[in-house]
Amino acid sequence: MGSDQIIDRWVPQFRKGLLEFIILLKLQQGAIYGYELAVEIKKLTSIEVAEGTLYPLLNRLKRDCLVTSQWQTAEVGTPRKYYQITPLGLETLAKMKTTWTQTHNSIFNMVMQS
Amino acid sequence: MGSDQIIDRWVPQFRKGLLEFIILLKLQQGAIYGYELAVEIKKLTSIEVAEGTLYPLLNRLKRDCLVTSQWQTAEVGTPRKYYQITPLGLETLAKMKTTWTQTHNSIFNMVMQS
DNA sequence: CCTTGCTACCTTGTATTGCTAGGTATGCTA
DNA sequence: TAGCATACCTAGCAATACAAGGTAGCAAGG
Repeated sequence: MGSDQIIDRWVPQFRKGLLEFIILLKLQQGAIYGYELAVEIKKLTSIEVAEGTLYPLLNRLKRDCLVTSQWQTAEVGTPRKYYQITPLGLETLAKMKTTWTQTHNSIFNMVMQS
Repeated sequence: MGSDQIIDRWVPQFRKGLLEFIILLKLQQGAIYGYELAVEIKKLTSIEVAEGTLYPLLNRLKRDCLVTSQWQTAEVGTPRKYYQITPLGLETLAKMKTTWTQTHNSIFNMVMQS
């Protein structure tokens, strides 16, 4: 097996957990609906989020009260469900930022030593 | 549920995949045995790797030919299984570094905007 | 001598979760 | 009116982190 196949299997694992972090970061900048979120994440991070990943994840965040959502209907177009970050979500996001920064620094040091 | 509990559940998810990366980074610096690897990872990154996580993961890396291993017995002490990184492992590690760097940059930009 | 604790390896079973593959529905455009 | 894009959702599969438990060697203290 070549390293490309190995990487293809590794990348989704690498993203696990990271996705929650990225979604909360994006939500911090304002309310957004699911489909647009996937497009934005792809644009910002080159990460393609499958819808089968995104919607269950958003529901998990909602279950844990990190986000809220409500339907928004317009005269034209299909209804959209907009998500907002909650105070608990902001608090959690702050801790994630700390964890992320610490882990990055550790790994960065290891990368530099090589 | 408080944000601390949420973080406690998030951190293991966040580490997924990252662990493989960290192990390969460490192996790049020289051969090492499992138990010492866990101690080193904790020292370097504050990540406590359970043995039930580490040994299956090392076997996965071996199955995929990213590392090799051999037993080393001494006159005293229990035998140790030393792991070395392979050329394929080094190749894979290089690609992981690229992915890591790109993802970090994207996230860093999002963190900065907030 | 024998219990405790540390080193050092391993396996089984459970819970979580990303993703594939499918479904529903609306509206625009050729 | 057919095709495509938008927009939401779910069921089931596969991968995997971890808790819990097991084996074994060795050192120190009672």
